[in-house]
Amino acid sequence: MSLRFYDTATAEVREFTSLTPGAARVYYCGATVQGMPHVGHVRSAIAFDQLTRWLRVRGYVVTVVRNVTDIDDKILAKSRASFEEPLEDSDAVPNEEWWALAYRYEQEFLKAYDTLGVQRPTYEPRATGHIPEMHQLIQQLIDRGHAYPASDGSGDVYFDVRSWPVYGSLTRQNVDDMQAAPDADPRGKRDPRDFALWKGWKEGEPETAAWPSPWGNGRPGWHLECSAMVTRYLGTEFDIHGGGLDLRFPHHENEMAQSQAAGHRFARFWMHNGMVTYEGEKMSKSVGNTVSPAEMLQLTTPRVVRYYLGQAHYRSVLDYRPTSLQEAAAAVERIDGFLAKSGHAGGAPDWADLPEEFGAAMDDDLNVPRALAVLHETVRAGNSALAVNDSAGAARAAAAVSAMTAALGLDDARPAGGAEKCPELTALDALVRSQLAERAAARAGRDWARADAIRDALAEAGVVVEDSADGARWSLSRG
RNA sequence: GGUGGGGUGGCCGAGAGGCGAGGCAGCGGCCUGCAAAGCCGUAUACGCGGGUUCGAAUCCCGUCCCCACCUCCA
Repeated sequence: MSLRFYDTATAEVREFTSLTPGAARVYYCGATVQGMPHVGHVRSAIAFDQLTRWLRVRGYVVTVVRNVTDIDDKILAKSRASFEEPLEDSDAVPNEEWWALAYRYEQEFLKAYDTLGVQRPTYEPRATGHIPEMHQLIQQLIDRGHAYPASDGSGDVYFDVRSWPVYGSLTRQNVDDMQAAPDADPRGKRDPRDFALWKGWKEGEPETAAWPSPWGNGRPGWHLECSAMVTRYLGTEFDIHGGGLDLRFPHHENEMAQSQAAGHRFARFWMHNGMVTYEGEKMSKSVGNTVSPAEMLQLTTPRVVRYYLGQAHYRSVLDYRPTSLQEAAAAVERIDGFLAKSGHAGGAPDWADLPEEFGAAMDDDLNVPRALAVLHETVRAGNSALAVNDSAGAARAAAAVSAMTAALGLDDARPAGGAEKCPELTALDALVRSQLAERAAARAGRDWARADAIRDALAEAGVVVEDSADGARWSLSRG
C-alpha cells in the first residue's frame, strides 16, 4: 500500500516517501487576492485538500503552508481604478487602498474554502509579511552570481537565467526554444527571460506599496515570495509543492530556479491540478468566463459542489456545464439517501472501515474516480442489504460509506453555522411532520386523493416525500 | 517553433493486452394504492488508417483533430 504520486518534474508516477518518516511538509500556491474566487481556484484547493486528507488517512502528520499573494501589479491596478469613476467591477468598493482590497478578497477566498470543506492550512503566510526573507534570498543569489540589479537604475533586481544552466528543467524546456515574449520590456535585463526578484518603486505607485531594500525602495517580484516563505516554514527541502497547472511555467519554474540557485534542494514532488474549463475554454480571470463558487452555491448545496469539483481526477481537465451540478446532486442524493435509510449515526470516521479497493485507488495518485466507483458499489450493496433486512450488512456498508465520504472531505462541505441548530429547519421539520401525519391518516383511510394532494403540495414547496415500510421520510429537493 | 496532456457508449468519467469501472440520462421488470426511493436487467464505446499478437481501447508505425503552457492566471 505504498503511496504513488505523479511528479511534474520527472513526468512520471513515483513512489512517495517523505523526507521525515511519518511527517509530510507540503506547500500549495494560494491565490493572488485581486478578485472574487472562481471555480478554478476552488477546484485547486479541493484537489490539494483531498491530497492532504489522504496523507493524514495514511498516517502522516501533515504540515500545510499555503501562501496569500497580497501584493502585485493587478492588486495595485484595481485599487487605483477604485479611485476613479465609474467603477469597473461589480464587486469593487470605491476608494479602496490596495491593502484593504487584498484583505477583503482574502476573506472571500477563506469563506469559499470553508464552505466547501477545504481544511485550513497549518499556516497561511502573506507575501508582504516576508520582505526580510526575500531580501536575504536576493542577496544570496547576487552573491552566487545568479542575480543582478537592473542596469537602467530602475531599482529592479533580476534573476540571471543564463547563469543557471538547468533553467527550464521543471517544464522540460530549452531556453533557446522558448518563444520570446513579444511585449517583453527589456528594462535593463541581460536576457528577456530574466525575471524580477524585486521591483523598484515607480512614480505614481502608493508609498504603502514600497519597502526599503539594499537596491532601493520597491516591492517583491511574484515568484520570490514563495521561495522565501517555503524556506522559512518548511526548510530548504520539503516534500510536496502543489498548484494549478498554469503555474508550472513561469511561476514554479522560476521558483525552482531561484531556490536551487541559492543552494536549496527544494521540492521533492511537484503536483499540478488540471484546469477548469467553461464549455471547453479555460476559465480565467483575463478571459472573464468565470463561474464563481457563490453562483454554484445558489444552485445547490456545498456538499454537491464539493462532490462535483472533486469527482474528476485532479490532473484532468474539468469542463463545467450547467447540468453538471444536477448530475452531481443525483449522485450525492443516492449516497445520502442510503446513509439516511441505514440509520447511520455518523460520528467520527474510522479509517479501518475504508474498503481496501478505495484505499488502493487513492494510493494510486489519488484516483478519485476509481475510489468513487467503490463508494457507489458499496452504496448499492448497502441498499441491497437493506432490501433483505440484512441490518448487519447494511451497517457495515454504511460505516464504509461514511468513512469514504469523510476521507474525501465531503462531510465538511456545508453552510457555515451547521444545519442541526438552524431554527428555520427545526420549524420546517415540525410543519412537514404534521402534514405527513395528516397524509398518513388519509392513507390509512384509503383517501388517496387527499394523500396525493398533500404530497403534491409539499413537492411544490421543494419537499420530497418518500414512503417506506416504517413511515414516510422527507428531504429537500436539490439542484 | 518548443513543451506537456488529451480524443472511451446520449452525457460525465476510470481503465491501459484477454472477465465491457462507476455516475447521470434512457428503456424493461420487481416493489408501491399511485408515486418516489431502492433493487434486478438492459449498450455493435474506445478519432482515423495500417501493423504486432491466439487476442489490442490498451503495444508499434503513420495520420487527423482538441486543449494547456511558453505573457498575469488555480
